[in-house]
Amino acid sequence: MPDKQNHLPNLQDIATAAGVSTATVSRVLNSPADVRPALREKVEVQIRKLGYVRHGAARALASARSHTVGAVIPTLESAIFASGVNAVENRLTEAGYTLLLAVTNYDLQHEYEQVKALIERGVDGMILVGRDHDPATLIMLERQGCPYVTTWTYTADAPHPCVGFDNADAAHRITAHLLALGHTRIGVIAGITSGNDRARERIAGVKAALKSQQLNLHRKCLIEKPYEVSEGRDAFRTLMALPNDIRPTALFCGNDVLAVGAVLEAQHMGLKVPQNISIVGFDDLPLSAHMSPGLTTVHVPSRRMGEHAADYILACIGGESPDPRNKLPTDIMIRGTTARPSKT
Amino acid sequence: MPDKQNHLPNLQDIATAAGVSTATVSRVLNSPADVRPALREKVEVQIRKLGYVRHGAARALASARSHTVGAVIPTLESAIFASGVNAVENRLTEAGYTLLLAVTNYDLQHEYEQVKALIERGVDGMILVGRDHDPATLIMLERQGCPYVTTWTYTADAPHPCVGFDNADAAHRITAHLLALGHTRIGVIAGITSGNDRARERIAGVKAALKSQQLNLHRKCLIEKPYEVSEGRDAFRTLMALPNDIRPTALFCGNDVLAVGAVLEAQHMGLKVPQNISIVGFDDLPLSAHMSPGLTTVHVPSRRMGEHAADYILACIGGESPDPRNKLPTDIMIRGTTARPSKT
DNA sequence: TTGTATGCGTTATCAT
DNA sequence: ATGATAACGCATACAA
Repeated sequence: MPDKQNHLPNLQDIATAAGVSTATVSRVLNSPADVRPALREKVEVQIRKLGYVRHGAARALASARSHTVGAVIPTLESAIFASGVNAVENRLTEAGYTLLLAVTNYDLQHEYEQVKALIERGVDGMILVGRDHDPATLIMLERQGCPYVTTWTYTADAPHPCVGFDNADAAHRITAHLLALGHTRIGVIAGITSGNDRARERIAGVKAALKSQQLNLHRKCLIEKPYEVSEGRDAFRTLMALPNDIRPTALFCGNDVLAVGAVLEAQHMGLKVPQNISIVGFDDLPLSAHMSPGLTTVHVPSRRMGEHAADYILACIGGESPDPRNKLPTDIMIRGTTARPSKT
Repeated sequence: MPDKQNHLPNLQDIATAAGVSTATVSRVLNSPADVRPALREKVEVQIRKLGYVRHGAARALASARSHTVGAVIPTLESAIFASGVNAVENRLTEAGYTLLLAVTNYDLQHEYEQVKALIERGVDGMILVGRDHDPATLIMLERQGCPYVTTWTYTADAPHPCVGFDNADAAHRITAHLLALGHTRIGVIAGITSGNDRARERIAGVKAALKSQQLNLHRKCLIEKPYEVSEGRDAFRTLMALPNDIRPTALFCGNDVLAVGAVLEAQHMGLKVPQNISIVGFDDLPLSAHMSPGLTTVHVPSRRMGEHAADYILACIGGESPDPRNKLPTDIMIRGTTARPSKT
C-alpha cells in the first residue's frame, strides 16, 4: 500500500503505478504518438486516478522551456492596453502558453526591473510596448536569447522586432481632416511624453500636418497630461481660457480618454461640440462610437496587434524566423465631434 | 580563460569567479545578512560583472516556491477587472512576486483549465473571481495546497476564503433609492447570470428591495445582456417598447457599461434622463462621475479589493493565517441620472 | 560564517 | 517502442 499522505504524485509514482518507466510516462504526456496505445491507456488511467499534475519548474529545468510568455505594459488602467493584453492572453492560451504580466507605470527604469523579473521567471518570450526603453533592457533580452517584440509603434527604421502602426502618420492624417475642415488654430492635449515615444510621435504628426499648411503649433496650445478624463477636462479649460487670437477652434487629444474629458468639459461649459469646438481623439475606445456626438478618432487595431505579437513570439519559440517588422493600418473614424469652424 | 561563449553564467560560475562556494553565492542572493560583508562584496561584484540572472525554474524546483501568484478573471475587457488586476500586480511586485494571468471568458469549465495550467506553472497562490466555480477547481487547489482567495463577492456563509462585498445588499440599497424617489415600475438590465453569482445576487437584491415594498419585478422587465454598451442600448429599446402599464420608469443596470448604454440610447431616443427615465448602474467606472448627467451608481472598491486579495495570498505564503473572510463596503453614489418619476 | 553534498521532478540521450 | 540514467541550476541540511 503506497503512502498516500501529503505526497503529491510525481512522474515516478505514475510510472510505478502503471508498471512502466518514468520515460514512458513523460512520453505519453509530451508525445503520446510515440507510445503504444495499450501502454498509453494504462498510464493515462493512473494519471487520472492519482490526479497527477505536471511540475512546471522541473519541466522547465530539464527542457529549458517554461511555456510561459511575459508582457510588460505601461498600465492596465487604460482600456486599450487591457484589451490588447486580453488578446495576447487568448492567443497564448490556445497555444498552451501562459502569460506573465508586469506593469511599468510608464517608468522605463521600472520596466527594466520588470523585464528582469520575468526573465528570472524563465519566460520563453517577451512582449513590450513602444520604442522607448532603457538600453540595458534590450541588451538583457538579447543576451538571454529571449525573443521579444515591441508593440504600439512602427517606424521604418525600427531597430527591433515590432508590430504596430505609425503613430505620427495617423496623427498627421486626422489633423489633416481638421485642416481640411478649415481650422487653422489647433490645440493639442497630449499624453505625458517622457519615456513615451507614442505620445511624442503623435505630437510630431500634428506638427507635420500643420507645417504642410504653413501653420504651426503655438507653444501655449500644447499641453501634456496623464491619460485621465479629469485631466482632459482641466486641459480643455486651460486651452479655452487662451486669448482670442490664440484659442484653438479644434483640438487633437492624445487619446480618447483625454478627448472624452474635453468633450464633457466643453458641454459642461455650455460650448457646443462640434459647432463651437471640434475635438478628435486617438484609440477608438468602445465608448467613442456611442457617445453623442460620436467621437472622431483614430481607430487602433489593438486586438490584432496583440494577436500578431503573440503569434510572432510563438513562432520564434517554435524555431521559425517570422518577419520581425509588422505594420498595421489605422483608420480615421470621422464622427460627430468635428465640423467646420464657426464664422465669427 | 573560462569559456565565454553562449553559456549564461550560473551560480557555479559566480562562485568560481569569486572564489567561494555556490552555497555562499546562494546566500548573498537570498539572505545577504548571513554572509560577511567582505565576501558578500566580492560575490556581488562578480554577479554584476558576469551579468548573472537567477534561474527561476531551478530555484523553484529546489525550494518549492516559484515567487509567482496566479489570477484568473472573467475578462480584461471590462475596465473594472483591469484596474483590480492592476492593483494586484502592483502589490505582488512590491513583494517580489510576479503575476500569472489567465482569463475565463465567463466560462467555468475554461476556468478549471486555466487554474490547472497555473498550478502546473507552480504558482504559490491563486486569486479567483466570484463564488461560482466548478467544484473540481477548488478541490484541485486544496489538494495541491495552493492558497487561494475569491474576490468580488462576500456572503456571510462563504464556504471559502473571500475578499469582496455584498452584491445583493448593494443592489438592494440602490434600488431602495429608486423606490424612495417614488418609482414603482423598475426595469433591470442584468449581466449574463450563468456562472456569474454577482449578476444573480444583484438581481436578487433588486427583487428583495421591491418585495419589501410589496412590489415585484415583472418578467418582461428583466433582461440579461453581456456587459457591452451596445447591449445596454438594445435592452433599453426593448424595455421602452413595453406597454404603458408595464414600462419601467426607472432602470437598474447590472454594471456601468450597460447603464451608459442605456443613458446614451435614451438621449438618442429623445428621452430626458432623469426627467423621463431614471437609470442606475453598478461599479462606478471613472467615466461615470464625469458624464452628464452623472451616473447614479454603486461604488465598488476594486482597487482595495485587489490589494487585499494580494495581501491575503502573500500572508498565506508567508506562513501566516490571516482572516479568510473580508467584507468591503460599497457606496451608493447619487448623481444626476435619478429623479422622481414624472407625473403622467 | 562558510563549504560539502544531496535531492528537487523532469527531459533527453543512449541503449536495448 | 521502451527503459536506464545523466544532466538541468539551485537551496538547504549538515558538517566544519
